[in-house]
Amino acid sequence: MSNNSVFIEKLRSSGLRPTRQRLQICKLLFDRQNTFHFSIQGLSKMIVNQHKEKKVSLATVYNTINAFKQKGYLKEISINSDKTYFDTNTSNHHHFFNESTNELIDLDNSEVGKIDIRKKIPGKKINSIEVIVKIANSN
Amino acid sequence: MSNNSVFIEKLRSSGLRPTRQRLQICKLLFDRQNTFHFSIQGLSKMIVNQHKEKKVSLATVYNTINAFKQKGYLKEISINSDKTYFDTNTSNHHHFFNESTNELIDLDNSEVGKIDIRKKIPGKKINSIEVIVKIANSN
DNA sequence: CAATAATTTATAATGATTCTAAAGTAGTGT
DNA sequence: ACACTACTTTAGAATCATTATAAATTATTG
Repeated sequence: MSNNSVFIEKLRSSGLRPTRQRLQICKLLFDRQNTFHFSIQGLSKMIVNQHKEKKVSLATVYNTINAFKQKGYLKEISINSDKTYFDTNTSNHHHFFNESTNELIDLDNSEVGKIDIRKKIPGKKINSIEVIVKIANSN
Repeated sequence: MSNNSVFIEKLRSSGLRPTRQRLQICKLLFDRQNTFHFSIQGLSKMIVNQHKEKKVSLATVYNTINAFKQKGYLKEISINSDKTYFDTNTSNHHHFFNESTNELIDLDNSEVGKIDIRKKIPGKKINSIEVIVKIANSN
């Protein structure tokens, strides 16, 4: 059980007041050993499953996650059109996507060789480089 | 003006009968010098703008594009959650995404150094490796 | 503790995509 | 050319994710 003040600070720095609902979301997202991937729907189900506290409306989940995303406390991962995933691992890294199971697996920056982009676009700078490695059962 | 028989074959091999609507879509997609990126909504507007022939319903556009995607005549590109793009360039390549303008630019395979994935997932094989380079104005 | 501004919530609105069922069209055999 | 069958098209309905709304609730500040 990590310190609430960490979460309160995370919320404040994202421009949000700490409320029961937002703190519950923080606990689910950040009070854990390993980073993880989730969808809004999945996160919402996790909240319902806890059912220790009262429910949190979908709108609040969206608002909170979007604020965290903007602040950089969460990363959005786009794999295919039909699902939006978020990642509590905000470090510079990439992903495997298992097309058989729709599962995401982290691919550390150190596990990918330097990516050499040889084409320059005049007047533009590179914001980020994202690699998605799609995998499937090898039979 | 390219030969219709090419389009008819493309449709047939995708499991679709050649119809006026589908041929019109083929012309827009494949009867051009350079490959290009489009969204369903954008393609639909292109069809309306031609207004030489009768309109094509959205459902037909979706059906046809999905069949081409499955057959591999089109590639789907996932950049962010709110837009699905397609690419008539089905060769192995990557993309720049201009976050200021929401514009996609091809990044040829030859313009990216070899991508070295050092992590192996047991029992899985790599289907594809996709690189997205997000760019913006460099001020 | 009261006043104010932010928040939560259920529900409505929106937008993309898929489904449906009736009307239209292509392919096949004659 | 004709008719039959199966596939298509279409408008509109249905669905799903996400965002907007507006009234009731709650946090903050003095």
